[in-house]
Amino acid sequence: MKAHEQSASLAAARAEEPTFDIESTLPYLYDAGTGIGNAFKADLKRFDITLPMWRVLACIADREDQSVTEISRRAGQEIYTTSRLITAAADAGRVQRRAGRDGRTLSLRLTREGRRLVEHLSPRARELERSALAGIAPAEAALLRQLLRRIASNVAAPRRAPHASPTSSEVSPPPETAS
Amino acid sequence: MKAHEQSASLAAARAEEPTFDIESTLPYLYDAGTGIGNAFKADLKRFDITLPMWRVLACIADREDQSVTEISRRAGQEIYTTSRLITAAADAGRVQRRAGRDGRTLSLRLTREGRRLVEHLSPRARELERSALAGIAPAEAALLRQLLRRIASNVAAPRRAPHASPTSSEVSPPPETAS
DNA sequence: CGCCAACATTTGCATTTGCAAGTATCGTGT
DNA sequence: ACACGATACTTGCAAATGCAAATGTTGGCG
Repeated sequence: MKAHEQSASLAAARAEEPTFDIESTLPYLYDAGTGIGNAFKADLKRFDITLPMWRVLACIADREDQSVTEISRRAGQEIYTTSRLITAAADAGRVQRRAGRDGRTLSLRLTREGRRLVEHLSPRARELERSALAGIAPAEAALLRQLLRRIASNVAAPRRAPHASPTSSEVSPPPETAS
Repeated sequence: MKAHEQSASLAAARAEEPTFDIESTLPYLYDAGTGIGNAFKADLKRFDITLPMWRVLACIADREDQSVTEISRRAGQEIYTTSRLITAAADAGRVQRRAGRDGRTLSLRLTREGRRLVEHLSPRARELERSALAGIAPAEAALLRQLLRRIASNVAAPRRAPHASPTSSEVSPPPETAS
């Protein structure tokens, strides 16, 4: 945790055992992420839905009449995955698919049943978040969000610019419920 | 670039549009995690390996003669997934599987070829980490690690105790290289 | 208009994953 | 020594995923 950050390691170019950077951060991210996913799985399974499905439903619940592409982007999933999830959700009577204003886009919204599901699960999602953040001060959580957003934008496939937001600026607090 | 934001909440039990929790943190975690995964995928695909495979190889590289179970735990993957990945890696001549001291455990290590692969990819992993953390001060990164570890332990399936480590203690840094 | 590249969504097929059930080995109690 | 519950790993099968290639629509342009 001192100053040098990631200078070490790789001196191992000649050693037999690759040396691993003790300062490595990414694995922690992985662990935290999968941990949360696993923790939520149990709740989701009670409704026979997967985590990707939950994300899609939550996104659709957030605002009406979005398209598959929009949901895909916001749920952080490939469009074909999203397409299939939505098809499945529609077959299950949880999502209503009708034509958007553009003949090729769809306009999505939850059915009564879908809404019921989301409303049932949301408290659990919040509770999960609360327990995940136990022992973390609000200010720390805020910083965490900021750092994570920075990371996400740093690694995002650059459409135009690599990244931009200054380290300590707030942009727009994109909400959501759970992993 | 920043395309997330979502959630469903339901205090909205009465309103039409759900109310959103501005404090939501978990989705950021998801976005950062998948972003990193996607960013690394391209490099990995050049060697025809997946991210889970990379994690397994990196774990095996880290220390010799671990068992499937140990690798599984450290790579954060189910044991059957790990088993299959190791089988595949062995078939590809990258991992050597021999009997451990216990007749039922395996003792794993990389072959020369496997080591070559890991050594080739490690710099990329480090570079990815560096770019992911661009614009984040070392002290912030340290706090980030701490928070992520706290979250991971908070949500970990409790074998005995929910969590334990004091917020600011160092335990043992589970090594590895990337996401 | 008519052609065509761009866009939105879906789908076929090969691979990967998850779950549950298997096989094999060990350790302990009696 | 033997029965039996843990432990370590593997696998069959069904479902989920990734990728590339459809399919269906639109908007622009000559």
